[in-house]
This record gives sequence, C-alpha cells and structure tokens, in this order.
Amino acid sequence: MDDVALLTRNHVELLPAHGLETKLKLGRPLRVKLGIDVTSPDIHVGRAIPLQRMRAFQDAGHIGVLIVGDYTTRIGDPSGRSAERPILSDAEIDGNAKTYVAQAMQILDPGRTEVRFNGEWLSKLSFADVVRLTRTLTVAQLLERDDFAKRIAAGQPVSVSELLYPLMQAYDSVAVEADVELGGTDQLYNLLAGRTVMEAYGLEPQIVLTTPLLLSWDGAKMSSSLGNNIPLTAAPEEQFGRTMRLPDTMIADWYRLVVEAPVPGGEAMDSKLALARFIVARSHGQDAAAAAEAHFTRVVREGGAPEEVPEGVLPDGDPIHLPALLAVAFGLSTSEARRMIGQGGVKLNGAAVATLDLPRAELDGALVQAGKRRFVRYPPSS
RNA sequence: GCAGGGGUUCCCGAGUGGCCAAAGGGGGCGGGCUGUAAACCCGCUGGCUCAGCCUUCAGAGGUUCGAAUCCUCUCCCCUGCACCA
Repeated sequence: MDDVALLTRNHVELLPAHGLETKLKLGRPLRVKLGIDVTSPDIHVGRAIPLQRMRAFQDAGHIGVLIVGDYTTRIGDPSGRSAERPILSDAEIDGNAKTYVAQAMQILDPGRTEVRFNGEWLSKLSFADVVRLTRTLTVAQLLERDDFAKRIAAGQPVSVSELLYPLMQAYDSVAVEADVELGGTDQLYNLLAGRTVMEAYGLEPQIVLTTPLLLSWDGAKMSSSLGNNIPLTAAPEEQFGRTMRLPDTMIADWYRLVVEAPVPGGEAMDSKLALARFIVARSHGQDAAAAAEAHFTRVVREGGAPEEVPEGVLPDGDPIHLPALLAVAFGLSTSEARRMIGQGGVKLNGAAVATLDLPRAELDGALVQAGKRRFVRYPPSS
C-alpha cells in the first residue's frame, strides 16, 4: 500500500537514507508533520507543494499533522531573510491562522488531518522547560545554519530570539510525536534540529523530507512578500491570469512540482492553459476553471470586455475630465491616467480616446477601458 | 563610548552648488507583435483639469540669487577600536 516513490515524489532531501522504509514497516499510520507559520494571510501555490506531499501520505493511510505556528510566528522565522522579520500583532496572527486551515484543506484530506496550534504546548513551557530545551543543541550547532552564518559573517544582527526559533519548531515535533516532517528546502536546518531534539527527549527521531521551492514567473522563489505568488484564495480569473504569466520555459517545472504529471506536450500555449485550469480547478472547481479560461480568452486573447463589467457613476458637470474620471474608476493618479491616454491605452466603446475632456453624452452608457484589464461601464442615465 | 563610513524617487544605485523631478538597472505600466498576461521591440514611470504649477533626495534649522549637493544639531544604519568588576 505504501509506494515510497509516490510518497517522496520530487523530494530534495530524504533523511536518513532508508529511514522511511523502516518507519513504514511499523505497520501503523505515520504521523506526518508540516508546520506553517502565519506571517502572511495566504497560502500560495508554492507553499502548497509540501501540502501535496502530505496529501500523498494521507492517501496512503497516514495522518497529516498540520501545525499552525501561531506561537512561533510571534518570534519570527529568519529562514531566507537577511533581516529580522517584523513581529505581527496577535490579532493579525490569529486572523491569518483562521484562514490558513481552510486554505490548506483545498489540498489535504480533512478526514485524515489533525490541526494543532503550537501555542497549545509552547505557551505552557516554564522557563526551566525552555532551558532544558536549549540544552539539546549547542550554539555552534545553531550557528551552523547557513542563514545565521552568513548574517554573522556580514556583520548583521542575529537576535537570541531567532536562535530559539529552530528549537521551538523542533519542540513541536516532540509534542506531536512526529514520524515524518515535511518542509521546503529552506527548512532543512529546522527539520534536522527536530531530529536532534526529539532524540534528546527520548523519542525516535523523525524522518525529514524536503520539497523544492517553486520559482515564480520572475525567476525568484514564490513569495507573498515579493508579490509573485498565486494565492489559493485568489479569484479564479486572477489565478488563471497569473499562471499565464509564466515564461514558457518554466512550464515543465510547474507540471512536475504542481501538477505532478508530465507536460501534456503540444503547443506551449496549450500546456500553459491546461496548467492554469488545473490550478484554478483545484481551488475553485472545474466550472470556475472553465469560466476563468473563457474570461482569459475574451479579455486577453481577443481583447474584448469581460462578461461582468463593474458599473461606475459619472460625476456632475458636462465636459467630463477623463483623467479625473479614470482616477476614480481605477484607483490611478490623474497623472497616470493622462499618460495612459497619451499612449493610446484608454478606449471608449473600443476606440482609443485622444482627448482629455469628453462631452457627457459620449460617456453616458459607454464602456470605458484602461489598458487590457481595467473596465468600467457607465449605465445610461434617464 | 571613541574613530571612520553611510541614509537618494517602488527596489538597487549614480549624483558633491544652478543644465535635477534627479543617470543607469530592476520592477511596474502602456503600445506593437503574438492562438499567452510567454518571448521580442518601442515608449512611459512624483503629484496636479499638466506648454504651467506644486512637493520630493533620513529629520529640523542655517548659508546662498539658487542646495540632493555647503554648515549646525537630531535620529537611524554600518565598519573598526574600546568596554563588558
């Protein structure tokens, strides 16, 4: 029933070498842990990759233990950062935590998922408990971490609280008695610390499995803070469009990591459309995916207006000043609107506009477009 | 604490008294092309009912006809050294 190749598909590191086979021979459902911190409100397609692994384990009869890092987020994970992360407010953290679980369930099997908030145990540790925890690792071990090493070499600050982060995450593994922990490659250090700490607490150390980081259309790691992400909560049209933004050269990678299937072949365009459909369908269902594709075809490929165009209200006065109108309608500055008009990017009922002021009659009942994606309709008065 | 080096428009990064709303790159936006929001090419990229005006170069004052550029003070960052009874 356990196909190791399937469970570990696309992994980067799997440690120790044959540890997973040994665990599987125990003949009981394994507890497969994945910790997520809640610094941003959305899970995106890249962060879904380890969730996909968790799903594979679930489908094979194992238990997914999803740790919501409400408590650790208060410390701030330094992974991949050259600066300390800002500490979020409690309200932000709690708000994010709520939406996270729902998003994760787009990928996971709810019936085989155990959701735990790590504040449950971390908030109860006494100072003596923390000291005991800190005894499990040495400073030298903590400083081995690439990120810390680089920052120290560069003379940048590393706060003591950041050093505690791997320990807290490791303690999660102790608390939930993880058999396997999943994570992106940037989490390798933390995951390995989990092994050491579990051992110190008399537990069988977890198996560590890391997944690749998904690169986005700009070639950088997909990340909410870089704005190159596709959130699982984004609207269907948005998810579809963002996927279509991928350079053709990255399609194969996304098929491997996101769809976990070979590229269908044929035109790059068709593969990319199918990829976009997959991503939307996973979050919003087949119907939404079809609708999003129809929207894309209409608006982007054919340059037409979408099915649903928001309605605007014309201001008073007769010659209507277009820059001001566009500024209100699309949230632009009037200078931006002027530039767009000057570059032929503004259309009135499909025809480019060249004047800044238009008679009210021409706008009444008109469809106004700015660029390819912004539309507003002014319903006829009377 | 002492000595030195820095803080520039979304980001990186030029600019050391007028030619600076400020080079260049990135990003973003617009157009062209295209069975893609890919690739490629061109343009734009502080605000303003805009041939002009207004507000920007960490902050506050000052010198000057004129300051991102000079002076003073303040805040923040970095690099050495010192301190760590």
